[in-house]
Amino acid sequence: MTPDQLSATIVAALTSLVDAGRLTLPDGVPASVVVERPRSKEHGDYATNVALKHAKQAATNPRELAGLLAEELGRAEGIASVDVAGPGFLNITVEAGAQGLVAGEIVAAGRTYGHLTTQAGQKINVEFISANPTGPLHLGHTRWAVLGDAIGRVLTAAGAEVTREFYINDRGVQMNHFADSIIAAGLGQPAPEDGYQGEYIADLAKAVEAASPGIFDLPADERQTAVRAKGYEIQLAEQQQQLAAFNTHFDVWFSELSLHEAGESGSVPETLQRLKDLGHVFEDGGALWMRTTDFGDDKDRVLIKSDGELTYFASDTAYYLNKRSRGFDHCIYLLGADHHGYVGRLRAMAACVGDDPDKTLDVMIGQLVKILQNGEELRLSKRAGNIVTLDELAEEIGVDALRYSLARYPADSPLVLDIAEITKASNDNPVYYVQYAHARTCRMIANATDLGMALPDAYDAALLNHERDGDLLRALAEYPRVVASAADLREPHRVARYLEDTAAVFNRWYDTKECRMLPQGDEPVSAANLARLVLVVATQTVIANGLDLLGVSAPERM
RNA sequence: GCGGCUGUAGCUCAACGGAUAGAGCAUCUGACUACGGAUCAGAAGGUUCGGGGUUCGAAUCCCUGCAGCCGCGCCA
Repeated sequence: MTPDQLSATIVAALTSLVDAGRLTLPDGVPASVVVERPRSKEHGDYATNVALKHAKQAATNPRELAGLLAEELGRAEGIASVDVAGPGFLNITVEAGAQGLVAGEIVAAGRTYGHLTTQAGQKINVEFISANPTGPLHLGHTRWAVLGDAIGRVLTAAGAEVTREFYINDRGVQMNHFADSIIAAGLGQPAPEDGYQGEYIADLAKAVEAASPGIFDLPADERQTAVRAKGYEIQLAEQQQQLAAFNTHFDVWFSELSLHEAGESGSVPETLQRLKDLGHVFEDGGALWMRTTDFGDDKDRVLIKSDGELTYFASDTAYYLNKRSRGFDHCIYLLGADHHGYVGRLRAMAACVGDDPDKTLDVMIGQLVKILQNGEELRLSKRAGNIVTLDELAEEIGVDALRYSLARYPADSPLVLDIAEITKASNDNPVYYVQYAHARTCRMIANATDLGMALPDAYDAALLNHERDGDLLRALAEYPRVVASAADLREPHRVARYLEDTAAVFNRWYDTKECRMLPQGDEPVSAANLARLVLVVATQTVIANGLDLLGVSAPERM
């Protein structure tokens, strides 16, 4: 019995009480009720607070309603006992046979266990990282790479149609600074003011020269254009390669420049015209403004500067309209805390073009990560030229460990990671704890195969009747709800925490003498052994599926 | 000054408004004739920053004070 099945059973009990005239619910019978897996064993297999929630509208007191419901529920199939506890909780114990069926359901679903429809019909755009193509990705980008990717995976599992998108800021003065910096390095001159520094610029200069020999000898104006194009091409390719190596996938690499090309839907000129038509722009001081203060922004924003140049915000607005014209109901943005000042204008902008930002926009502000090495914070400073790149970090820590270490915390918690701590290949590190549990299931299944045990078509679910069997079954049954809440709240860390808990429950089960999956010595294979094989395969399935949502591998051996 | 986020065990952090606030690390004590010990059992560790409020019930929601990080350009 899964929590959702139990919720349905409780709703049915409520309905029959209402039908029998023994209960009055003026607001109607709820579609589902809260069923939780209690921390304490004394509170049964599952607990619900329905009576506490609905006593008021039923014009009775919680304990009385709970008693009524307990009596009705006690007759339902699969339920062993129901107790009223505390202020009016219902503590429910499920029959082993009903509980044990979950293992078979999970094995039958396999890779699709945890694939839901809670977000079905939603077309969602997830934009993250969106770094300037003027340097390598670095530690400042890693948290967004991990979270954006995991949010995309979780939403997909929940049934949404997801596009992960990287917005390339390939337009603007920084591209010229970038080109000038490469040229200076190529000519052996000091970096220009406002330019980029660091070893990677010198490396880029060499790469540009190698790809286009003689490029630095071109006339100055031609040279800037050529170097900009070639440097951009090389740098973007490097970012793409970095992300691929980091197991982070993008469906669309969207060029800002393309928004300025004629004919593109949601182009900048078209957007400006639309804003004018809607009456949300005005001129002042030779500049063109959007009146975002009409929609809660703290000041109006410039679209075209008095020198005729477009602002970044103008592109952003067009980009948003472009996404909407591509059919996205929902646009998720992952931004660093240093960009939170941007939220107000993004929301106001969406409202200006006639959208309800509460429905179409979801701006997630993530706190910055501090990384400690030997007790000191790793700092990045482009000016000083010391950049800790994403690939260096992944190499030092390991892709799985780095991804997992970032994925197990919510985005809005400030975070301190100690490299010494997360590179330890021991149980100090939750990623290895979870992966080890998976490897253990693989080993057990291989041993079973060696003994001639095969996954049975049918098994006796009631044989999974040990307390530890029940603990494990209930943990596994919870997985779909964890995926649903992770998707709904955009909090993939819930999956990681769940996996740690489930791995612990599994290890405890494994350590229980009465729950051996393999026969001992010369004993024949029993029906209980086979039922436990189903349970182990179910565990393997859940851990593998969960790790996949985080973009972390599930190794068969370690 | 205004705004956003945060404040929970010595450290790093969890906890759909639910019952006795939980993990890991660090500290201490146990379990290897083993389904792979990268494991398990146990001990110790708390005024959830302070003060009010809302209700059956608050770490969580509201008000307020304090502390930390970040932001407040016709920059990108």
